[in-house]
Amino acid sequence: MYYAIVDCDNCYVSCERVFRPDLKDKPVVVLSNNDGCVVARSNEAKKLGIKAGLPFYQLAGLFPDTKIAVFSSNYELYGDITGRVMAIIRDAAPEYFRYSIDEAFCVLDGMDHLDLKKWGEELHKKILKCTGMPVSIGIARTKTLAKMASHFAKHYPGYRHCCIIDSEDRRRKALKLYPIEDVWGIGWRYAARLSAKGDKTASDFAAHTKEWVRASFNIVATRTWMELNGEDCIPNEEMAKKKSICTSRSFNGMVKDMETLKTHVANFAARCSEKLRQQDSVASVVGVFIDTNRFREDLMQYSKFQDIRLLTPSNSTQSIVQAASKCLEIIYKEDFQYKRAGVIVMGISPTNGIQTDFADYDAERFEKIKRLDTIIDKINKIDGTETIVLGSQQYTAKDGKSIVFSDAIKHDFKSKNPTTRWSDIIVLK
DNA sequence: TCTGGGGTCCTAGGACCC
DNA sequence: TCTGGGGTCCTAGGACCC
Repeated sequence: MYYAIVDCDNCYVSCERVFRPDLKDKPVVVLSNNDGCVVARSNEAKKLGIKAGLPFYQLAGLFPDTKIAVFSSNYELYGDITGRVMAIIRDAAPEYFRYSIDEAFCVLDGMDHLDLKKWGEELHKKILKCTGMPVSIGIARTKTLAKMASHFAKHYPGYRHCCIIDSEDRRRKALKLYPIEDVWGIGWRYAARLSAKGDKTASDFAAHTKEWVRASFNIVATRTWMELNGEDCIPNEEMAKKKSICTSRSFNGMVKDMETLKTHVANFAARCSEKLRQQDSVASVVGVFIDTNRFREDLMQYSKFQDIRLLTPSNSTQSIVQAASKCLEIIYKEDFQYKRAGVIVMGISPTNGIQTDFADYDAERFEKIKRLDTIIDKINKIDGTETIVLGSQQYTAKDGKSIVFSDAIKHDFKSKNPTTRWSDIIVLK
């Protein structure tokens, strides 16, 4: 039995290029929220030496003579395009699970007799043709080896976007060519420790005894070692279900006053409840954290987290916002300048089978709130996010008008949403 | 002025109980 | 007074991923 990993190439950049074919072969970067720093780069941008995480304000200074296309992040667009990619993968594989916004693992059960290399090449072609997204595919007997294969597929055109490790000989060769720091599961700290011991490649690491790895690191690194040696031991379920959902942002500038902070937190809480409803689940714990600016060593630092348990697990915007607001009141302190805040919902379970707290439960009210949330979700889906928000989610702008969250954050280079918003569809004449 | 966001798991140590 | 060991639960911190 084999696994395949399908990985979108430079995902956000490729999404932007779908509607900007003129940017093919040009340096392109996508920025984080508030246009803070670089989070995605085209191959050309990588070649220039633009590092991931580079603060945007330093970019122009570092490359004064180079034309670089810059986009603010547009998660609505990326979510829509990658969703289409996933739909094609679902049809092509007997079983699959999404691992991140731009990756999916396929379990190729019952396909050993097929030409899997060809299967991968065809899948790449189909995804590119139907969505415009280029992907790299790696196939092997373990997930860690499949990840390794996908790197080879990405970096060597000879593989035609799909690399398969299907023999002992190929496995050994691949391990020898693969730098230790690129192994899935070996981060920079472990890589530094191994490197200091003389381990330069995946092959060096795989050559240790299992006992040595267990004693030197932990159970997780030991599993990586086993996977590199061909033993499939990362269970599929481990990647399936989410146990917490978080919405957090850094602010554009600092926030001191409780009112603004509360409005931000209300927005994050509302997003969390939307995400819960999307996956048809409820949460039993709501938490809030607030942070000052860690880069400003000259200022007083404060960072705190607080959570509370809901009487009845819920996904209603109203109750999650209310709970988050309570948490904030507990941890908020005056005299600090806040840079970041977030809402986390935990204790997630499916919507059906909610254990209701008897004293708290009012069937009629419960149904009303549910209907209201459903309708608001529908409207926001058709007419764009934040068409309808709670009063507590609205900010007062300088001119006294009410504005919503997405207008309160900086995104000077944002593309349109022709695949998700009616008003952004380009009409051909 | 500006320096991301969203997740998971493991481990060690403390509190508390018997 | 001193000294014990085992079990469980919780938390903080550290590591990893994209």
